[in-house]
Amino acid sequence: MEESVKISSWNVNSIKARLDHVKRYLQEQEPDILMLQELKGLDFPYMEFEAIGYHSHAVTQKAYNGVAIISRFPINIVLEHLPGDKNDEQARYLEADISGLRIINIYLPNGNPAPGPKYDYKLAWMQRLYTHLKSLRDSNIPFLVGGDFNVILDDKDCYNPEDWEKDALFLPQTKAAFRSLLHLGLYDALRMTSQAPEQYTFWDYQRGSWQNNEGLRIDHFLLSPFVADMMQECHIDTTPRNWDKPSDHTPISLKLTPHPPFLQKS
DNA sequence: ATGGTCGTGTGACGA
Repeated sequence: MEESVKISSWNVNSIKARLDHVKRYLQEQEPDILMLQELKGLDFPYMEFEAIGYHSHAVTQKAYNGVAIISRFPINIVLEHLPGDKNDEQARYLEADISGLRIINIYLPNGNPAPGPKYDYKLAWMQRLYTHLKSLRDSNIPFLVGGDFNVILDDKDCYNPEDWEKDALFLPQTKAAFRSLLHLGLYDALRMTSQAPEQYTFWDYQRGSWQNNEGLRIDHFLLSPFVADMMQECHIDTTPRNWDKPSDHTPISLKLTPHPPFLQKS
């Protein structure tokens, strides 16, 4: 029996509205580390997760954004904001050392409508992310970035590419900025195991998108080379999108083989 | 072409 550490990421579209979903997911799927996005409120229910054996840490703001890490291992916080803009108050970034591995949880700006100030903010945020990840790479720190990237990489990652041509998630500049992250030597975890189309992580609440499987692949894991070599598998779990009152996103998960001194379960 | 759905916090706004 091979030991492994399971890491999942899920945009829950409000932790208050989805607390029971998150607890059910922890019970049924037993991730060791769960990264959450779009908490949508100041409060975070730390005690709820402590009661079932998880550490947790959240970066929140009123009404919008918000990210958290829930973990079986202790969480050592490294950063609560993406470097590069001291005036950026938005709760979109959390970086931590967990059992020796650098874990980065992001909620990358949506950027619509494009062009406009929201799209400028998205592109600037991606440039800041590039600069920061490059510094980690150049310091030889193994890391994993997970979360809602709000980037559709390829035609096969959306149901009707022509409809998305002018969208901030699919514009050439957006894809180029994402690919520049890959050019740092990072791996798109899902694409290490499958090239299949329609591996969606998001379905809009409107127009019966879920029923018609009109989704998007916008939640991703990027792995530095050392972590990529630890990866056993990566998949998208669509079952929570079918639960009552679901989030519009569903979790993506991967399994890593612990590699001393990283991710030892003791 | 338009409207269609959620969540926050209670009026728009973001997605």
